[in-house]
Amino acid sequence: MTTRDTGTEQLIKNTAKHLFFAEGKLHATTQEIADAAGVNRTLVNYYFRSRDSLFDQVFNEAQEALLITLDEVIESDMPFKQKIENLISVFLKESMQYPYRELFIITEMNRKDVIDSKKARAKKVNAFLKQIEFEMDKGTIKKMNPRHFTLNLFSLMAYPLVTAPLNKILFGMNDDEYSELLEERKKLIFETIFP
Amino acid sequence: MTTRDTGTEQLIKNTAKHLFFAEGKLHATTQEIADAAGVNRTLVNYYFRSRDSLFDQVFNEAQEALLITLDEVIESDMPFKQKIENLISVFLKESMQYPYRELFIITEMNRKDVIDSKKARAKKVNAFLKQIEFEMDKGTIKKMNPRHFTLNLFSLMAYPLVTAPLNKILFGMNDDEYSELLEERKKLIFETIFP
DNA sequence: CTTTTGTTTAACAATTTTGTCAAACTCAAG
DNA sequence: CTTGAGTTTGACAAAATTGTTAAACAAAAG
Repeated sequence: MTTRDTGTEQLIKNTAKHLFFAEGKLHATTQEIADAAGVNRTLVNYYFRSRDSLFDQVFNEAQEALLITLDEVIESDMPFKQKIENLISVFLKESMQYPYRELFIITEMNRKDVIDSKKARAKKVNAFLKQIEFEMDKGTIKKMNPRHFTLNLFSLMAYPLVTAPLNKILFGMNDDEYSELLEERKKLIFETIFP
Repeated sequence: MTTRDTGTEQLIKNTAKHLFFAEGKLHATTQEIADAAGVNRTLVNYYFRSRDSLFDQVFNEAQEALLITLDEVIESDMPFKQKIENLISVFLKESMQYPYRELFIITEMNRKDVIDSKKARAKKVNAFLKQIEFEMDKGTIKKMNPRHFTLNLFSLMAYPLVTAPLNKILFGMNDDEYSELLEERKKLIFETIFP
């Protein structure tokens, strides 16, 4: 079966990701995905066999993409401050494109009680935590549980993106105004983390 | 039609809220809700007419509950620092019970493009923002766009709760360990906000 | 040009989920 | 104890969603 590669398989998958991660349509049906992709719904079954299978694939790729991004940034051997600056830059850029990706991962995990338990992951994270502790000892950043530092960092980056629709209403801002606000945060987060 | 109040209506609604807000089962079916409540599924239709109607009601009550909580805290005339302390305490407590409530609101908004546009809301929020600016002028907190201050505050509180399942894996922590970590954040957030 | 093979489509079937209804039930009112 | 209104249940119907198949189609291979 030498595939002819019409790009349809990728198109469907990318459209699904766009609906899930960018638009936050977390329960899109196969019909909605097919419509958004401009293809016949049966092609979803032709290329992915079943809806669940497509979801699983998207879920796994989302998880992997997220982890790879984090790994690349975390494991690089830049100086600490620069590393964090890079992390903010990379993560914020990806999150602005796919604000709901983490959310999708979370809700899928809740839906089917997935447990990853990759030991390799914990090891990498621990190395990062160690590095943070080292910087705290040096006095670069305030002393605390390094997990808190990490949580703070990601909270400040991700939450305003996830809650954008609600915040726009509460703050009475339109899309452009809110985008500008988000743009400002890049510098602000860095300054909040490094007082 | 003098209702006999067997508590079933409330039971169904509360169970739905528990599934949505506490367990993050954002696409629970009426059957799943009925099972969790231990009642016949038809009662969902008897009391709420339709699934959509139940969702709408839960959505509206969730939104209202969230806004009322925020209003009560924000509009009280405590001294600023104490008000923030109270906000952290109240919001964190509610969020620990219903970590996915905001998420549910967001995804429902995305699902059906709801626009609230309550002018009254913007007014209250603006008053709060003014108060923050006033404190910045006094030097209590670092000068910045008060919206950033607000976003920071809520980010630090809410995000670690929403992403708990993922964080437990990444940090290699069990439920109890993570709960303890969250408990520590109450003080930590206050200190991060007021350097 | 014809064949072959992979792709796309539409019609259909199966499944899942939701909604309806009449009968059974429960409990307060008479 | 009977009545009656609200409540609960199970059987059934309707709708929505997903999955399957055969035929039409398109493009590369012969």
